[in-house]
Amino acid sequence: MQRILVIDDDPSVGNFLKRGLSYEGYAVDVAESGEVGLSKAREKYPDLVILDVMMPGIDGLEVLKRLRTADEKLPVIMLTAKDAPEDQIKGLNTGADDYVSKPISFEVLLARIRSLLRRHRAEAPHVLRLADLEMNTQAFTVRRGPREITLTSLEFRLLQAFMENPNRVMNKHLLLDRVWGTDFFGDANVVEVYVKQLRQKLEAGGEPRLIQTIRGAGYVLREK
Amino acid sequence: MQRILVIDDDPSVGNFLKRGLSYEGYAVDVAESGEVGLSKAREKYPDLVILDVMMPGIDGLEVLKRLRTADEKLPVIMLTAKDAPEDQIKGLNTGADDYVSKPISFEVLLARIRSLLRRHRAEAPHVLRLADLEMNTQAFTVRRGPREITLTSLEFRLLQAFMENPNRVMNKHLLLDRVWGTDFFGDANVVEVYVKQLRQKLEAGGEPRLIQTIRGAGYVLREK
DNA sequence: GCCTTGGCTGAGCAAGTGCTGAGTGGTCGG
DNA sequence: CCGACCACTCAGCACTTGCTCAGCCAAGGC
Repeated sequence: MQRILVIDDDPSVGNFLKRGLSYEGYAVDVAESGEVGLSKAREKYPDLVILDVMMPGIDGLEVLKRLRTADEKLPVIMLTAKDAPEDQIKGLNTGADDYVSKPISFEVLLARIRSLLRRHRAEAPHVLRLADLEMNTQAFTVRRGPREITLTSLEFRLLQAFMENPNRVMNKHLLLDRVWGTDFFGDANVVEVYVKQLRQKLEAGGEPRLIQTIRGAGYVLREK
Repeated sequence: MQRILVIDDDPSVGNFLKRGLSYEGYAVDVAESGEVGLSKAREKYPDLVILDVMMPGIDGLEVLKRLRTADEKLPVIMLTAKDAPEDQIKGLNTGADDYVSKPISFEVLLARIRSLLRRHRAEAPHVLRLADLEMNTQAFTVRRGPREITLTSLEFRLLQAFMENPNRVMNKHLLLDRVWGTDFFGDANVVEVYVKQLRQKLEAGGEPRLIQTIRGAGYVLREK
């Protein structure tokens, strides 16, 4: 599931977008200020950000600049006031990927979102590797050394989350969020169960463990 | 400036990529055979290699294998002929990070290059170091010289507090606050207990003490 | 050299955390 | 309609971890 972060100080815009985009199958987080937006971006790893230019506190352009220092390719759509061509130009120069002017046409916004996400996906490499483990996210194949491994789609997504963040501890709630989506309200025990299954499959040939448990912190994908 | 090495026996491909990538701000070297490619890789330390699969002499797969023995993390993009899925699969098994099939779409190639370079940079871990002690706060690993050390998450946080404030005396209450949090109401003796455990693990190989006691004041992390 | 005080240590306990096997309900293809 | 498979739940177990405590040791003042 793709994750979108909406940063807008106007709650009605936030709610409107959250409802509409959730309906379209995206996981949506809303932040009502630049500060909160930046911290949510750091926690949630959104695939795309929708950002209002005009906000009290840190304004949209500043937020954009800071988002970009963290991840220069993160797709960002700016929301601009109706008659503000200056803002638009400034925003684009600062590095926004696209802009949509208020009042928002949901259809237009949705089209821009799809196009940006498609472009961004095309840039992502198809092949993720760590040690002798290799996964091809296009062909949906996984192999450990010479051994082909078949995973269910959930196992695959879980492994992908790990492979996209090698050497980085991920706690269970982050994984729940990334793999199961925000609308999952069950126990974090599912993560344990699936990690167990993944390990079983990844180590079926007697290979060393790649998904390590860090008690009290989460799991890491790393050698040894 | 990032350096890219193109290895392709077809001069027109080489020139095309050299012009295009130079324009994008990369430093580009071109080699027209596997042999030359390998020696240029040794001289120039490229940040990324673009490698044709089909070449006379040493072929792309062999070049890839040798590149990887020198630097297993070096990002490599393979160029494959249009209808050669077998080559692709073989190439990926040998350890290419991604592949782009000919005829080359420059936009796609550029996108993949950026993405791989970003990933490569992102993998550079967040590391704290003092003397021969090294901790990676993302991967949750600690090493003293060549020796791997396993810490519990509390021990880890305590060491992190020290590593973030080297050469600074920290009293027990400050440590309690930083590591245990403000909602801890027990005895400051816990700090002593944990410092003891940390020392035990950090000095298990006979290394000199790094966490020093300052009677009446607290502890410092420093050499000697 | 003795006493006080602060720090060190080993043992022990209770709660928490993660692992696991079994089981349930739902979905999909044959 | 049945069987296979998948996502998920649950409860019990094993082990780790965080913490306490009591006694001991060492440093520094007198």
